[in-house]
Amino acid sequence: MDLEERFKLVAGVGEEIVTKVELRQLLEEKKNPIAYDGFEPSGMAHLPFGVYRPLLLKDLIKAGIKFKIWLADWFAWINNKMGGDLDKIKTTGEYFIEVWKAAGVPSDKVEFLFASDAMDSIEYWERVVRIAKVTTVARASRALTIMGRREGEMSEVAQYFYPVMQASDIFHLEADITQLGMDQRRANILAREVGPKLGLWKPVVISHHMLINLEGAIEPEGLDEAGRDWHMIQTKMSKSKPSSSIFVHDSEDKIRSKIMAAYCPPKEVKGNPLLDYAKHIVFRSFDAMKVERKAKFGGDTEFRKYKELERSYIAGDLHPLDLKNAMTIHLDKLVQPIRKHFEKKGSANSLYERVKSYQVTR
RNA sequence: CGGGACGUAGCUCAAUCUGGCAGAGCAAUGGACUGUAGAUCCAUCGGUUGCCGGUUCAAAUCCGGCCGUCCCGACCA
Repeated sequence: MDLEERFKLVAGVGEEIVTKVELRQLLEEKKNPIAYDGFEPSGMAHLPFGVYRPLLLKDLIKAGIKFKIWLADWFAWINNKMGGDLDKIKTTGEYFIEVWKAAGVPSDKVEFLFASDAMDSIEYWERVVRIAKVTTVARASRALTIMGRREGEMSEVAQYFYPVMQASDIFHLEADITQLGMDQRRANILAREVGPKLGLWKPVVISHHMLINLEGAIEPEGLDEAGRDWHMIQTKMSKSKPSSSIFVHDSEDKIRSKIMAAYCPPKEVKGNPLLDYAKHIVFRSFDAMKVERKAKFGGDTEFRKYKELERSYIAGDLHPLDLKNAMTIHLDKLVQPIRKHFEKKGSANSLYERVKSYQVTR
């Protein structure tokens, strides 16, 4: 595969890339650069995690990227997920790995690592202190949005460790690329700032799109950058809001009823969750999207590209209800293999039942 | 260590001073209107008032204890 093709694949997963020039250079220099994404093990797997993340991963692997999955159990602990119970968090981490395997992530091409296994490393903590020493409190505070919490929820000193530790992870994992969601960009940018100060490298930051929740995302006018960031975090599909998220364990009926209740104004693209999933999930997975509808509503049709679908929707040729019906079928098709994997009696099922029994805390 | 404020519905809060049916907004649910949703009307649901004890005919309210949360403690303002 030539450089241009690899660049296209890798750049294609990013909504924002800092910077494209550096990315091209990196791909030129290294055949198998290391990229990573980190997850706080908490809650049940939803579309962004179980379906979207693996789709992006497929392209990265194709381009020769060596990918590391960082199961950030200590971070979930700091962030008071799962009631701050590290044992529950670790079990949830095991469940996460199982979800990915069920989603078809090749376990020989991806490395799964638990943060807790690195926490007895003196080098790790030395780097944390060194990063902390070149980071002001104000700078760290600005990065705290990565934890997805409101100001009033940020009162523990441990929470200030979080961004500094996350920056340290990047160097611990020897990541050339940080490939996390847009909500995590501030920690990654922090790593770019401190890297050179510590005689380390500047990772290329490739941030992927955040899928919006079923309630939609109407952005208020006149937000500044911080306001837009916060709005994006507020309106992303979140595991802690079950009614506005689709999970990989949801039955087809459940998916249908959730989609039926979803925000979907006619002819409107902005903040429309169904077009969002169509663009980022369906057209990444299928060559075309079929829409079945009665003859009086125009009869069956098919879209080969997202842009075609969008044009038709804006023009009012595609009715929201027909879009919803088609999306139900397509999303169910993607969720089904994962759902079935966990329904079969066995170790995956008992792991799932165990995590399900845990009380979900945001 | 010392001082202060607070704890009421899923969330934000009112009622506490002066004891007398525990309430509002938002959220949720259901209907009307829509070939979806939203918006808008209409309706419904929602509570061990942090816990234990005391006073009283009567306690969210007063008293005691416990648990929990938050703020303050050089100077300036």
